[in-house]
Amino acid sequence: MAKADRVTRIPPNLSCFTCQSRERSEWCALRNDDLDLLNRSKITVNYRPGQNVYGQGNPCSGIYCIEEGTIAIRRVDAQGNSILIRLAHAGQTVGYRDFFGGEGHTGSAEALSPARVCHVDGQALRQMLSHNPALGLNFLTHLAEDLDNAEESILQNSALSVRTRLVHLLLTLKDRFADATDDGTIVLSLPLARQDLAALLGTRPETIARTIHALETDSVATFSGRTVRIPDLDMLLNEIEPYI
Amino acid sequence: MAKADRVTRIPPNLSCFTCQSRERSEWCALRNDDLDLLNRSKITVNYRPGQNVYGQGNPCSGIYCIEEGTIAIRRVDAQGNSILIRLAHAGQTVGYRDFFGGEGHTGSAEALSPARVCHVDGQALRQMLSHNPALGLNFLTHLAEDLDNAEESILQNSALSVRTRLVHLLLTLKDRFADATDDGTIVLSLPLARQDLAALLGTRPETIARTIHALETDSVATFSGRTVRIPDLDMLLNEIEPYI
DNA sequence: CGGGGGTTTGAGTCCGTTCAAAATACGTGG
DNA sequence: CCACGTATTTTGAACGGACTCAAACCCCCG
Repeated sequence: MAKADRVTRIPPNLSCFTCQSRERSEWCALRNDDLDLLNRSKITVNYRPGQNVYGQGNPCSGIYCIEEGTIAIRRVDAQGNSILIRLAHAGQTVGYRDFFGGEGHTGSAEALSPARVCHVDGQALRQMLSHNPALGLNFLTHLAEDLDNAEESILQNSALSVRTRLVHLLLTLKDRFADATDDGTIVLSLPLARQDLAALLGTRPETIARTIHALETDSVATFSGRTVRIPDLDMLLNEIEPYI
Repeated sequence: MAKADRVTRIPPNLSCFTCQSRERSEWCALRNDDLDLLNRSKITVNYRPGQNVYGQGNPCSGIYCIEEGTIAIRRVDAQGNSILIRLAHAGQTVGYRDFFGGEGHTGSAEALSPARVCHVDGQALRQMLSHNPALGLNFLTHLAEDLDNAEESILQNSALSVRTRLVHLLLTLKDRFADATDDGTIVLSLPLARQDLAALLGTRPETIARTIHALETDSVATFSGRTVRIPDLDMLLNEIEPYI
């Protein structure tokens, strides 16, 4: 069925040895044999926007390195409420939490932009972990950061308004999606639909629309499609000034 | 100053070798030399209810094993909003997330009941981790669970009412704090004040009081002080039936 | 040109918050 | 053991932010 036309398998010519992201990722702990094992036990796949890298509830067969693109990790509850847990970008790894949790994927991973993702086989990963403590420690560090972020979200969601949280989010997204700026204006080209912004803040699309409208009224930011224009960064910063 | 009367240091007669909790904790990966190192590099301290095991922002000098009692992990933001991230019980370890994150303690740990806690020195821990991959993997598993729980909380906080979340919480607490029950009634003796219940759900004490009142009106549960009586478990389960 | 999903807008409602005051529980010292 | 001062909890009233439901709108794509 559809697997063949849903994704594009890449011949294994892309080597972990020369991967630009490796030195900045968990895998920097690997040398020689382990690196070779990593290289042999990975499969690289191309995804188009909207395609799923894995689905919630699926068994977890390994972890995924993002070589290019942006991936959204979503989580759906029993009533169908969906939130966007986090965004992951080139050089980052996803699915490792589920791998270590050992209960299958607790969320789904969807490509938001065209993406190239390497799947690392769980068996091989286990082997590397078993005799390379530094690799495990690297994952521990990442997991600790993720947990920190998750707790920060819990705190923000219960204490801050949607408007404040949206401004926070824009500030975060700025670091990754800001385009070159000729005048002082900052321009963001986001891979996110309104629904995604809503899911990221744990609110509804209608509320996002209203909040965006309010920000535009106050000339804090203007939205057109997935492009956000921030004429004056200071105004944005003033929004959250009491909350730093 | 007060340190001496705030806590009670225990002579090192309590051995990790004979610790009841060890086999059910991360430390089950340790053998011989490592176990001996653990035993030598720990300090055991008694805490009274309300005392802090560590404070938010403090440098992280190691991790803490709870030998007895219940510990609350709290987190405060810039405006002073405080939430209770999680409860930790005998046999569990706290502070390891902060240890691996490497930026000091992201929250505070407070004894809710009389507690005995072993502090494991970070230097020794690093040593054990460096040559015992299984220990790191055990921490990874725990961290993965914590992250799963945190994300579950995010989802629940944005989708479920306070009443539903409180019922959820009671059901969770039941597993640990249910007393023996002569008739069908379930009795919980919680170490939690109303404020703690509120902080645990990310809401206000007033809202908790009102919600409790509503539950009592509907004969789902009765609260008196820190004791909760659940006359009919099915009624409690019916509350969350649509949300399983 | 006609779907169709996503987005926006409107109106109304509800849940939870805020602020304030009263009531209760708690610990301490006399 | 009781009285007192303090902290916590409860109750009330009013407000407000976000949600729901519904309709209109828009834009993209076929």
